[in-house]
Amino acid sequence: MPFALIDCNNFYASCERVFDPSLKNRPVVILSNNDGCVIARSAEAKEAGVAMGIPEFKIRSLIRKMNIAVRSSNYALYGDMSMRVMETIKSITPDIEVYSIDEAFVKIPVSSENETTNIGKRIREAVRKHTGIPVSVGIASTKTLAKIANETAKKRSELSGVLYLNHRETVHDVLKETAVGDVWGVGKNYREMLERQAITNAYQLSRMPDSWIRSNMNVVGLRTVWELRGFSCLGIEKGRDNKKGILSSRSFGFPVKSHRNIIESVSSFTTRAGEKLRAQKCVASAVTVTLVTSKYINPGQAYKFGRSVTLPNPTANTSVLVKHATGLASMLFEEGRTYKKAWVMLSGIVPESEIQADLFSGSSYSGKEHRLMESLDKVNGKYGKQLVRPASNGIEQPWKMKQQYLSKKYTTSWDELMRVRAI
DNA sequence: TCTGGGGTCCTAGGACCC
DNA sequence: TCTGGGGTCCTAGGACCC
Repeated sequence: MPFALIDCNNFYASCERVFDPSLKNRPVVILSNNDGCVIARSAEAKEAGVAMGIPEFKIRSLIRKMNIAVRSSNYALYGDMSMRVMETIKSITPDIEVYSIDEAFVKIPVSSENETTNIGKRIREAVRKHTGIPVSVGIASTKTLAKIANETAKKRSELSGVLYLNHRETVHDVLKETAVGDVWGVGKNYREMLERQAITNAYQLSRMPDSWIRSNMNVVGLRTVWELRGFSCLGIEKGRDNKKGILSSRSFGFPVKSHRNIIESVSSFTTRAGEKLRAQKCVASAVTVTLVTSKYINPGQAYKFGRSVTLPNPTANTSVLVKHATGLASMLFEEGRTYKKAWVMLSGIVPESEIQADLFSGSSYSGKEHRLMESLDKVNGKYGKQLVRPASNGIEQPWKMKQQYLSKKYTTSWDELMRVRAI
């Protein structure tokens, strides 16, 4: 049974276009949180020479010259559009793994070659019709090959967005045209290592002996190579298990030097992490706080300062988490440093139902705390994020990130629905 | 001046246990 | 004087993904 990978084309840019048709045929870029660097580009923006990941300040003149539209990232909008795309796919092929916000793997029930390609076409048309988002579909015998088929479908316009990579010779031809660094699972470091061995395309990689791959790229690399050869090693993963670590972090909107702002932001990120933790009905046993200064000012010098604490009792109580996190932040804080960012990470995550009561202190995450947190989440769910929050999070929160070019929450907020006028 | 925010898995090495 | 071997757990670090 072949795998298909459905991938939204330039997803964030496409989402912005659905609700703002003036962006059609115009180069569009989406900036990261804090409007720092480019994380998505329309096809026109790619052609105009905007590189992925480039800082916004480096392309200001290009933005003016090419009349590029700029948007801050609007995750409320993209998340909601993603859900609609996934629901549409599921209605055609229910055996689905939602791999990321803009990609899904599905299993295609066995049938003739023509029928398989047709399912791909049907998915593409349905998603376009229901959501306005263009997608490409790559189909092959393994997930890694389906990824490559998808890339090829995107590149070759004559395929109109769907490619079933089926026959052995075709697979080999496509692998020969695929740069080794474009293989799923080969990042920058492996690419450089492979190129030093004169392995430059996916076909060459697929012909390397197992033992060599095993010792140079470990078992993960070996799976990749087998998948390139057509042996499926990775299946559809449904409903991923709970997260093993929960991270909440943001860059600051301006360089932070004061102890107070550090404490406020760490307190606020911890609150957010606590919400995520409770959303998956878990408790955490450890908290790590990291304060980050600029790595560009003194290259080579330490710029991250982190510290962890193991909690006496695993908990999901925001107050307890905040107390420990801000304690760590105070220890890490040093007068005179200029901070750019802070992280709060919760780890040692276990389901609420598996907490062992502490025989001696009797102070594990109790029923009372649990009910308090539940009410808190309910109120915030109803009246807006963090309406009720620890005072230590601060009121004005001057360190908050910048989002200068934010579009509206067209699909998730009654106040920001699109207005349509008949003429 | 200005450089994202999440995650995953694997490996090596140390501590500790019997 | 001799100084094992097998196992687990934890952490740090490195690779990768979108």
